[in-house]
Amino acid sequence: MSQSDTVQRILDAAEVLFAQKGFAETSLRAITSRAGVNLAAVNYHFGSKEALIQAVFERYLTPFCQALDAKLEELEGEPRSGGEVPLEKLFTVASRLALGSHGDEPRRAMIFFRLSGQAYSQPQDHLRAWLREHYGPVFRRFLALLRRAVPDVPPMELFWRVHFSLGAVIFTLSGMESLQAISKKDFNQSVTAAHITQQLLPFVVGGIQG
Amino acid sequence: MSQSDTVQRILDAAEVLFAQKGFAETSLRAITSRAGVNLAAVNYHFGSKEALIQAVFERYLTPFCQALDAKLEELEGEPRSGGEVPLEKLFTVASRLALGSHGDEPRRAMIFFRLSGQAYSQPQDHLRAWLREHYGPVFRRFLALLRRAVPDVPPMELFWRVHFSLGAVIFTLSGMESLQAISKKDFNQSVTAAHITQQLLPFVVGGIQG
DNA sequence: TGGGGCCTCAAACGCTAGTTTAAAACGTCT
DNA sequence: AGACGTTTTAAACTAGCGTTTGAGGCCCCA
Repeated sequence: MSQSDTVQRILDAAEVLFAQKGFAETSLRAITSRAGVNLAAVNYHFGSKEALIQAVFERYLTPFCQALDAKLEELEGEPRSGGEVPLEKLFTVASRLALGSHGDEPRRAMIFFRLSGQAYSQPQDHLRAWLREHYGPVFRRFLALLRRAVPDVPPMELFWRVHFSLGAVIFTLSGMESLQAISKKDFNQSVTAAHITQQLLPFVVGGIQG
Repeated sequence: MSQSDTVQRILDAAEVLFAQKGFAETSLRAITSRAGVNLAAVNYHFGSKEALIQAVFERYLTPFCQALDAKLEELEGEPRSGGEVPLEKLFTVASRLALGSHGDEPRRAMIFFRLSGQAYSQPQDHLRAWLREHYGPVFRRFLALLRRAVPDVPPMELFWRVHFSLGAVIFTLSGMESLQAISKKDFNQSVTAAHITQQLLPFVVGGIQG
């Protein structure tokens, strides 16, 4: 086992288990057992369970936010006939990066959306505060572009609509397993993350424009 | 203390604490302590913590769903020029019942939305399954009326859009405390549940119609 | 070869959780 | 008043949690 392969194995196991069962309901013993490492390894390498949770988010979010930031900068730089970056473009860019920026299958994206949903429904906001602190700037940059894309929507209303959209996205994707079952039963059609995004996009765009 | 006043006191305390801190993070000791009853009372009256959680939902949902069902039946019965019950009407009815059917302040509604958010983000679906089993019929009745209100939206797309809307509602209202703080800071304007609903309605109606 | 960092390991610690127990208190009948 | 079913009580129990410990293994460099 190479130097701190252990760290990656723990992160892999934690990612899946947290998504499956939640933070509080997933024990370090379950994680280390799945990872095939010793129980004490978590506290040795990460310091605490809380720090492990943050590390899981960090491993996913940092590349994504860097990619998004770069892409937004690129969009801002482009000279554009007709003024600002259109609304659809902003969301397609973000969703494409979220689904495919990691090379591997979008299964990881689904896992991560489940994690996000749990991060946001988690009552104590240590995690939310940490996320805001670390990844707030990219979010604000995105929001600024959004504001310029729909200048006729009052800021206050835009603020709310963005949160409604966020809710629709996270809630839906974090509950995808149950929804898959229902959808299969009612419409005899299985569902992929890409498929949902396709349905989601017009809903969000329409909702934001009002 | 009259016969099983205890039960109500436990339910009151559990409702608030579950909403504040989540199911897993709220101990029976915290609940019974707040309720001013003995620890063993929960297991005596409800059998288990899981059963207590269900009882909390039951106390809120049963009156609400009965009221909604009655109201929907009334709407179905009304002769109506121009065909079906309009979309806005359906949502205003539902939201008014959710916010005000309990006589007391809409604070309880907010509490309950937080609970719903946690029920849906909870990974194991014991609770979701139980909710579906007990309150599925009303939901399906609502959905049927919805389908007739927007006959031009394909059922598959409507299915997804309803879930998107549900996500927007639950996610937003369950995270209201944090959102209140942000909103107050950015717009110097405090927020009520009624206010959010007012913003939510056009978003949902627009999103569903596409 | 032997010492020193980095890592792993089994075991234990302290704590809190949900649940159970058995005795005590209560209220309601005859 | 006394007996009986219901409810409350304090205390204990079992189980699992996150974390800590100290001994041991590993590898690289002197």
